Amino acid sequence: MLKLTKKADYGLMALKFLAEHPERPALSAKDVADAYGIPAQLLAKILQQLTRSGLLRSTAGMNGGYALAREARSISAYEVILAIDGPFFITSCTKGKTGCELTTNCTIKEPLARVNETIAGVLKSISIQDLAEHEPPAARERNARELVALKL
Amino acid sequence: MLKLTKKADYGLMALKFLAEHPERPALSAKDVADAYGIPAQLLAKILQQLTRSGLLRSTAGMNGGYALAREARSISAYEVILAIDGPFFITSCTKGKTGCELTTNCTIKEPLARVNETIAGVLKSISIQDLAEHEPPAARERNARELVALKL
DNA sequence: TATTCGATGCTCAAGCTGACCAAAAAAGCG
DNA sequence: CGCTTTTTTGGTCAGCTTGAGCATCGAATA
Repeated sequence: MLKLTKKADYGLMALKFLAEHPERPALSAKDVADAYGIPAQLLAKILQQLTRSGLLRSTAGMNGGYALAREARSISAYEVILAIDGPFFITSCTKGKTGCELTTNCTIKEPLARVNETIAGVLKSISIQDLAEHEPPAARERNARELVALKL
Repeated sequence: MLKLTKKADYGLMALKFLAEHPERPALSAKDVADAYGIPAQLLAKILQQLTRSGLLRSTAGMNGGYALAREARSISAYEVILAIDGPFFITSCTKGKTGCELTTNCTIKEPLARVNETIAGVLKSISIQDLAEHEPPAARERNARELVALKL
């Protein structure tokens, strides 16, 4: 449980792949799919979604494909997951502003909401560039600082 | 996405409820279900699972029911979720020791695995007692320390 | 013995995954 | 200039896994 969907996984892989090949002006969905052995049709749809969200820039036609719309350093894993799977919440009943309509005290939400913020904070502190590099020491320190700053 | 199941939610609610009523020797599944308005049959199954995992102690027969097997302070949210939903992993392909069989470099797993550890650490640092108390300031500090100790 | 409660198995619905197909767009070539 | 190729875009649909919920049987105590 608590795992993110395959779509989000594929999306992160694709962005990582794009970040690793900055020399290419654009990579097609098929290129990425072949590189990782993931279903091409599904990946195409994911990339479209990321394009609509403004994370990617698409070029149709020959030698077209997808490219990062921004710097790899400035795109966080949080944005990617958010664009693909929508807003996530730890608690299953945190929908909109209505909150939990369970009768009396659903007080477990309050501590879990803080867990939710923590996860979001961690994901925000991880950039696509961090994924492209292996074992990024800079990211570690940044994450630790970020977490403390969250005042969890 | 990334939300824990209703079962885990219900389980946490039930344990919280039990922790809030230490004067009662045992509370039936129906009592808890009525208190929160959750399906009784489903909750019963969850409580049975928690009993098998050793988190609860059950008493059959009249005036029977469930009680915490240990102190509320010593039961973490992590244990509850683990008992109900099994081991969770952020990455969808982290199954067993085989790891990711996707062709070449599935290097996004490594940073995400660290996120996974962080989440587990946060959940481990939250006890049932913390859920029962509202706005626990002690838990906050403990969490922050725990996170830094994780060396994320 | 009878009531209360826990344990087990089963069915239904929903979301996710993955694939197929057709259409539009843009670049290259004759 | 028009045709072809490559690639994005959009829609639809079947298969499957998983979770949610229900009904029934079994066990223990008064």
